[in-house]
Amino acid sequence: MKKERIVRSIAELRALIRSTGLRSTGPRVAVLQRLQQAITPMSHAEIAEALEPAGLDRATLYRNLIDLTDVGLLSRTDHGDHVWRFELRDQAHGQTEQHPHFTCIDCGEVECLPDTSIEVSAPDRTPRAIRNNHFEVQITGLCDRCIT
Amino acid sequence: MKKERIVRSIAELRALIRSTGLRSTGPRVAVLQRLQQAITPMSHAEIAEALEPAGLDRATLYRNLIDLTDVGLLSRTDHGDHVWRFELRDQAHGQTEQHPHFTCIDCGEVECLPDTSIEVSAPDRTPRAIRNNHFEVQITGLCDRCIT
DNA sequence: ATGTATTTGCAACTATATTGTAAAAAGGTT
DNA sequence: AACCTTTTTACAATATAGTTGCAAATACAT
Repeated sequence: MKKERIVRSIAELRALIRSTGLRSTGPRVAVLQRLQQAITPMSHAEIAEALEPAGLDRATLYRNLIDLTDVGLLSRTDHGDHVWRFELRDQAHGQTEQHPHFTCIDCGEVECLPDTSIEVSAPDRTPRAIRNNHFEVQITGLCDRCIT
Repeated sequence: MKKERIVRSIAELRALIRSTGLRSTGPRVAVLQRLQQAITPMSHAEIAEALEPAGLDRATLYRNLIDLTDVGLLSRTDHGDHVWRFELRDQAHGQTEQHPHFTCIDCGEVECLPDTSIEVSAPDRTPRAIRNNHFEVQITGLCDRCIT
């Protein structure tokens, strides 16, 4: 279950963006570059702060996060705390790499869980998406640090 | 795993509210009354619309949903689509009745899953909350109707 | 019935997210 | 390289969701 971190060069990121039909622009490369260093999904605010030096527009960032999500480079999820978080979809595995996330309802910290940790049984009436393994799992609770 | 729907009279709801230390008011009874008819968690907007005839204030509704959640009568969750949803906690079982929810990423419909359908294994490094069974599970995907 | 603390209803406000648009940039074509 | 068309940016304006302040109204204990 070991996962290798793929770090792409700027040229590779540009090619990746173009391969989706989108144009390769500074803000888009910056977003992908930042997200490929992230160890957990990042919120719009976190990404904006990280790219502060680049001084890029909030609305542009929103639009890019959505565009990159639409073409499948990112995934956008809400982990139960009402914050959108974006994550680079790992192209290395040829497709979406699913793994459950654990989000602390107190401090908001997100933790990626090994995808072996959840077993979803699919009785008769569960949605087909579950039986077909097309779903995402979010778990919320108090993290070890907040549990006190 | 069959769950009986408990329908409380207005007097019972008033007593229930008072038992938490909160005062029994019109808006609060209305909220509980509406939620005990709900078959899935409801958003603030949905509840507001349902109680439209009562003409109650948006801010009051927000405050009441939070207050009722704080005292444990409701649970407030985000099912992955960035909408807060509120659900009556079933007092019949003496405590929180946990069950996973499935939310359609397309139409937003929420479905309650039997709590047998998810098995979360807890290897060494998973958060303690998971090992202690104090967590909520949200699953997102396309519902049968939106899967086309 | 009365008095005090809670709650309501209204308005103002904050934060988050989206949309309009002129100007700038991307990238294909010549 | 210069040109052209479409996409994208950056700024502002706008929407949407949720919160806060406060005077008046209400709940409920005495």
